[in-house]
Amino acid sequence: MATIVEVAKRARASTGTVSNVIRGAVRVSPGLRARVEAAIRDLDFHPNEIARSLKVNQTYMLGMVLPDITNPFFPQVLRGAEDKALERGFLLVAANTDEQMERERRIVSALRSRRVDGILLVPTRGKDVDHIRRARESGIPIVCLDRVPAGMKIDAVMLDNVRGAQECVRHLIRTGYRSIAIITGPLELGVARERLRGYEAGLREAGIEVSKELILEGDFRENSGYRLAKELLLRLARPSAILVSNGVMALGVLQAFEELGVRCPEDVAIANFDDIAGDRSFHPQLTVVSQPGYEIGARGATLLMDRIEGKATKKPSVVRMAPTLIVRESTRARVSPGRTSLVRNPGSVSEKGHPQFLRKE
Amino acid sequence: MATIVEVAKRARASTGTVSNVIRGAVRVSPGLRARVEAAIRDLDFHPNEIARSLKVNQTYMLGMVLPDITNPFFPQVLRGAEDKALERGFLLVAANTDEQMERERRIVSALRSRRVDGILLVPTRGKDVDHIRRARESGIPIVCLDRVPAGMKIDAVMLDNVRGAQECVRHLIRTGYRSIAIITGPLELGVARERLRGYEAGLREAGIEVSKELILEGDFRENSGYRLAKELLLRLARPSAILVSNGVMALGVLQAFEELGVRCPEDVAIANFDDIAGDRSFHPQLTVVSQPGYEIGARGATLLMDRIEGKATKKPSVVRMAPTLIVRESTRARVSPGRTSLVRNPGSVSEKGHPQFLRKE
DNA sequence: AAACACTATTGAATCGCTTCAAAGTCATCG
DNA sequence: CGATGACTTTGAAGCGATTCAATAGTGTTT
Repeated sequence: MATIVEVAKRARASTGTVSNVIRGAVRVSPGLRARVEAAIRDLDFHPNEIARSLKVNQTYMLGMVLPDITNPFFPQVLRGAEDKALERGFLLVAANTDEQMERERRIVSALRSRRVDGILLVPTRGKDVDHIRRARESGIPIVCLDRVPAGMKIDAVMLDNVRGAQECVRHLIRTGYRSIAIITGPLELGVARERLRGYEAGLREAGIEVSKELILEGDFRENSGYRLAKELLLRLARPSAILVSNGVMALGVLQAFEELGVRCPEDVAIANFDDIAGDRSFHPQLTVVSQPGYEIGARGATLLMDRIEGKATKKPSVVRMAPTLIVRESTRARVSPGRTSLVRNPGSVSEKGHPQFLRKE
Repeated sequence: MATIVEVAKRARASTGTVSNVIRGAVRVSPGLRARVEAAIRDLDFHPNEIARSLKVNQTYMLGMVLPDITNPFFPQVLRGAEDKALERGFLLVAANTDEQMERERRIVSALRSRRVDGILLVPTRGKDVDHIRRARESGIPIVCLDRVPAGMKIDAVMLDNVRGAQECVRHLIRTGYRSIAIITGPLELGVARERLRGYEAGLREAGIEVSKELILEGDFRENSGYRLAKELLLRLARPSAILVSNGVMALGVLQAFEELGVRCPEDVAIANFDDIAGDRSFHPQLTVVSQPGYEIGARGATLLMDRIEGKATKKPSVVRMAPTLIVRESTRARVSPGRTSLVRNPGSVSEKGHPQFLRKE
């Protein structure tokens, strides 16, 4: 692949001039500029960004570290980040941690070696955050997405989880449900605790007392949803609704419903975080607290690049994104068992549902 | 961030020795090695991979260019590629083209500038493949995934589309369907043509003649599925089954069914490419030709890295991956309208379906 | 024509590694 | 004891850009 020296030679110019033409910062006379541009075209010259990076100490690459791109929430985050990055000339190095600390450590280390200009990180659970601390000390800006590492003051863009859960509970109560259970995520995770907090707040504001019995701790994986839902459904006193703290567990919950022949929402209602199947063919259509994945990624990338370019305030900023409650049939009102209209929530959280088509039964 | 010179100074060694310790290629006496390692630890030294890349002319980065990571097929491909890449010390630079040629060109150019060692490419449709040709001429290995650019001899890993469609049609016929329509992808795309070819072969081998009326050309997007399905369903002579050439269009097809009150599979059966919702809550559960996304990514990455390391045969190799036919309820046999068991296909293509739970109706 | 003020262009030094010829060490042997 | 040979270790050159002090070129003014 051609180098700047070859281009310079062919254009009868110096390497400095070629560089000036490429970067466009310094004025170059039209004639020379034309010669250089011709040479670049003729040689299909692509400036060696590696050499440039070494010299200017900037790579225009961002690391994107996430648990598993296969989880449908993260592609959106990635897209949001990438679109913003591309606009400003950055490329994304993406890597999956599989929620394994060791893998996260290796990846962060590799990214540091490769001198990415900054890292977008969805931290793995665990209190071992030393590699993150060290990376920051070395001067790499890091913006956390969706979660924050245990006990760390750091830039982050995340969902307003408390609000999401609270609005959801509020909707359930208004729709007529009172005995509402929650399947939480692992409570060592901030997200999980926040959602629980919102759930409790939602109950309290309606004057319903929070019962330990109705709080079951899951681990954000399908199987725990399945297991805990089964436990709930087999009780003598079944709750009338279940709030599930993420989408994957909701799948497990649905399976439990099927196996036990429990109908949703006729017997027990379901609402969950994450819009796991935002199309009309999912059955039953789930009422969900949806996260604006794209925006989270976009905001995160923007914040990160601002930091890189030094044009952001000094202290860590935590951005809380508004959740969207999407009301669908899994929390239909029980009062009139016939065809029902959506219960509209006039609160600040917007609601939108796909049009409800007639279902043949 | 510390450099190798600082490490050398602190360890009272030369830069050459430090390099030897890091790379482990040359023997270093235990004492010195220990000093160097201590210095590395103390300084939290991460060798500047950029400088190394410049010198050794290798970056250990692979480009991964795909249309849209938001399409649930691609995250799997990415994972497959990443896992293999990480094993061999490579990182992935991921970028989405949104099926826009211009964006693909920009991305490929950016990747070349950044001197990635190779590119995994899901090419955008279109006959303008000059940037790909030039990239290859410049010496960058490229492996195409899922598709191949128009009229190009190039390494590729893709689905055996003909076989997938053929096996699917065979299954439909065996289950009792005869009047089978197909909604194809854009026929300028090889994938789309191959699936059509398989469909035709499947009909012919059963002695059913191929009718132009039953072949509708879509564009792989949801709306075309919707539109074409509607057209089919409103005909006087409805087909009894529809083969949909990808998952996104299938969503549109389902919407048409709902709107027109057509039941699946009672009125018309559906089968499609891509396992868009591989869980039990999708309604109706779709019979699909599933692509091994993870394996496609993994094989692609392996092939690419073999090329990079020069340990692959010279001529372009096209790997065809076997599709998996997953039989679910959208193609249930119509013979006995009551509860039916799955029709098992003893052919070479494996079938697996999720257990069928009782559906309350 | 000389002096001056610009602007345009040049080219050597530099970024942080790797590499390899050359120099240094050390035990062994004649 | 000096020579030999087998390892170790050193340090300068070079990868391909950018940058900036120095130089060349151009036009204006006196």
